Amino acid sequence: MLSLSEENHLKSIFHLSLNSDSGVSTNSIANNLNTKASSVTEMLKKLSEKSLIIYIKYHGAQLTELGRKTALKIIRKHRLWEVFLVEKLDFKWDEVHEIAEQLEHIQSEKLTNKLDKFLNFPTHDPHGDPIPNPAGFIKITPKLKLSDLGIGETGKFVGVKDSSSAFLKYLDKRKISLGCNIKVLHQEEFDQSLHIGLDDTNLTISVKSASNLYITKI
Amino acid sequence: MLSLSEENHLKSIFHLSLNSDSGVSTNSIANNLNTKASSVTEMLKKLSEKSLIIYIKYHGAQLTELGRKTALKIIRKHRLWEVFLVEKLDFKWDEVHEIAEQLEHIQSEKLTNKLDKFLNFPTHDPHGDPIPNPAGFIKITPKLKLSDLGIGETGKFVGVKDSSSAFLKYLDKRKISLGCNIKVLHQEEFDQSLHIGLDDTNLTISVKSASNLYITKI
DNA sequence: ATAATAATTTAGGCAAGACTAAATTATTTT
DNA sequence: AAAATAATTTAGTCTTGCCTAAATTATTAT
Repeated sequence: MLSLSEENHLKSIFHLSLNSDSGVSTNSIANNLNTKASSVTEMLKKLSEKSLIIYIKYHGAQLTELGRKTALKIIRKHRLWEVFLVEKLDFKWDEVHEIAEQLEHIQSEKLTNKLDKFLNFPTHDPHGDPIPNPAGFIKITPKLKLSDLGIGETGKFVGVKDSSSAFLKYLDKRKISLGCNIKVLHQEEFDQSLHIGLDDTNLTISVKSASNLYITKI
Repeated sequence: MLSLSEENHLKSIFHLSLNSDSGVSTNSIANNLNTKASSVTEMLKKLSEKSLIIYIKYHGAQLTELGRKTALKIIRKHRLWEVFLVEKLDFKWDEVHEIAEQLEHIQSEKLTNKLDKFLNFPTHDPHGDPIPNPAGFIKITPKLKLSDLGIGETGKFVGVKDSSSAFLKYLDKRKISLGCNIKVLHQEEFDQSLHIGLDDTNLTISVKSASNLYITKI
């Protein structure tokens, strides 16, 4: 059984390795977990001992197959709990992360699977992220951003890249919610901001926001 | 904020003090938490520093008002989660304790209160124990045991004293479930075992079992 | 290619929470 | 009431997970 800290390091390595093909650096993990590099180094040695990562001194860490499955099982719990909090307890999608960070460490496969069933086997969490299956399997689909669309194209909003509370609240305010269709109408020359069509209304969003919205082309 | 260990010690002191008016002994806590007396001593000092208990060397510990409220807030969470596990996730009443032991430490008042609402403000957990209110208030009612009833008297089964999995499964097997009415028909001379009437059926249970069943007279 | 800089690891400490063994205090027995 | 026993505390260690500062290795700039 893994400690809380071990689980958090694994998760962090998983998330960070999505954005880079090579090993995950010590500093990036430290930064991600709000600890110091020296603390991370020690943990990497430990996780390596347990065959959860491949760790090469001065060259960062990579998850082994076991480590990846382990991380995904934690992420599965996190995302299921998020669905529970939003769907059943009426939390807003910007409020659930911290609580799910605690709940993801609860140990009981039976609980996780019963929760899954109770929620009707959801495929995605409230932010559009896919939920791994009980074995820790997940289908990674390459993600398209709204900013990748050309003028005149339409996409369905399926997830957020940055799920900070601030950004989620911003989306709420603009009434941009998961599942809605967005058409790119026009792009401003001077700041690249996008005019988009959403249901009957039009609005303008910055490139920064547009590159935080995952969409699938329609 | 309290550590996991601090919370567990507080809870333990609360439970143990129900059976004794004076201070709770170091050994009994150690025994209850599966640790050693010396470890408990250190923790008692710490809890005392934090004004959660009154600790007098060699004379055990007693909860302060603050300590009592704090313990009851943890117990509130424990019992609410137990209700959730049984009512919503279809766990059996003998399976929920260990999982609730983990869930009771999740920190979020908002979560606890939303859970309470989702469950429709239950007053008792699956074992018949009362659920404290958000402020950590609980009405302690003196508990009558089935073994306290006289011949011919009838009681409603409202709770268990020993909620070990073994005892709960035993009750399941006998179809003795919370809320049912039990009439004391006869008591054997040689071993004090009780013949009881339950719905249409009669059965015999030991004094030991009878003294583990809480009832209210009808 | 070497010097400067950045990243990482090592060394040495610290706090929390647990333990064992020894010392101290309480309680019980005679 | 003293002796024996039991309960509790103290002293000293250990592990985990974190830290700072110094040393080492990698990377970047010149």
